[in-house]
Amino acid sequence: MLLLSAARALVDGIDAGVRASGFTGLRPAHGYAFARLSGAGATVTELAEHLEITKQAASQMADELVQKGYVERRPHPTDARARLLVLTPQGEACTRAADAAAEQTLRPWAESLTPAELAGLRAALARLATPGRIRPTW
Amino acid sequence: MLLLSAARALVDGIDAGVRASGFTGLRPAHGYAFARLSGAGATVTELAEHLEITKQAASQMADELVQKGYVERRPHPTDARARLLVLTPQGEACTRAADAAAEQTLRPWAESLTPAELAGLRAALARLATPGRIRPTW
DNA sequence: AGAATTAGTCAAGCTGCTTGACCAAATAGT
DNA sequence: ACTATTTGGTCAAGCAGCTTGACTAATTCT
Repeated sequence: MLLLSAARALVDGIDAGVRASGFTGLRPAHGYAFARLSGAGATVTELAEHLEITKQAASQMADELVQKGYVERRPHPTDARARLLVLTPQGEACTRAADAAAEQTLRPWAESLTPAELAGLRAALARLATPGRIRPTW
Repeated sequence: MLLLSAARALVDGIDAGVRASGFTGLRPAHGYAFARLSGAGATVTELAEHLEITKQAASQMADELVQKGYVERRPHPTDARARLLVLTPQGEACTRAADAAAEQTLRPWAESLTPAELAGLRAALARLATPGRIRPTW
């Protein structure tokens, strides 16, 4: 229960921080999309797999993010069917704001632990966590 | 990120365990309703506040749980407007199954820590967690 | 007693997701 | 090389879970 509540607090903190930085019209779910698109970008299909939703839903979300100026559709360099989704500068700024908000939310918590405790906790969480499956989806 | 992933793993574990115990037609969100109803029960309004949804949505969820045999509507002992939602024996069995599944999911994790580490972790999570706000909702 | 509040439901509507059908590009099978 | 299958993406329709809005009945306030 504590674990779930803490996760909720983190999400709320990130969401509030992003909103406070002036990025509007974003739901927490978008953060998981940003995480996948950040860097080299991804296709709609890859995004769908990452979010564990259908291609249609992922495409729809991409439309929304494009329309809001966070994402850009580019032709795929090697596959003429596919289109590469890439973060715009605004999208990247938003991910930086989200990272900062997460860091800020966790700061008082991290400070209350010794580095050794923190490392142990991190390792313990890593053991329980299923890699990739980040979004709670319920 | 690890925190979110671990929370997801826990929810998945509980959901799978409950399903494996033969309780069908339940979504993880129902677990949070059960947690509130367990014990003395609650009114629709109290359930709505706990889940942070509207009374209408809570009432609808209650209908669904009644229809599936997990919850019962009783007249409220002191307020003739209100109706008390109470878990049926099947509903209580389900919460026990959920508790067991949670315990089982966390077992390998708890075993890898010393009791002192576990206590420290619990305290740290409690400091970050916002009381009551359990459901991530995104 | 009358006014305002509170518990709950009915109805309609929206949003984010799903399934199903389809086209165009790429890959595999001979 | 040329068909056959697979793969990336979109269009369309539908569904589930939630919302806002309007209302009734019981309760509480003054």
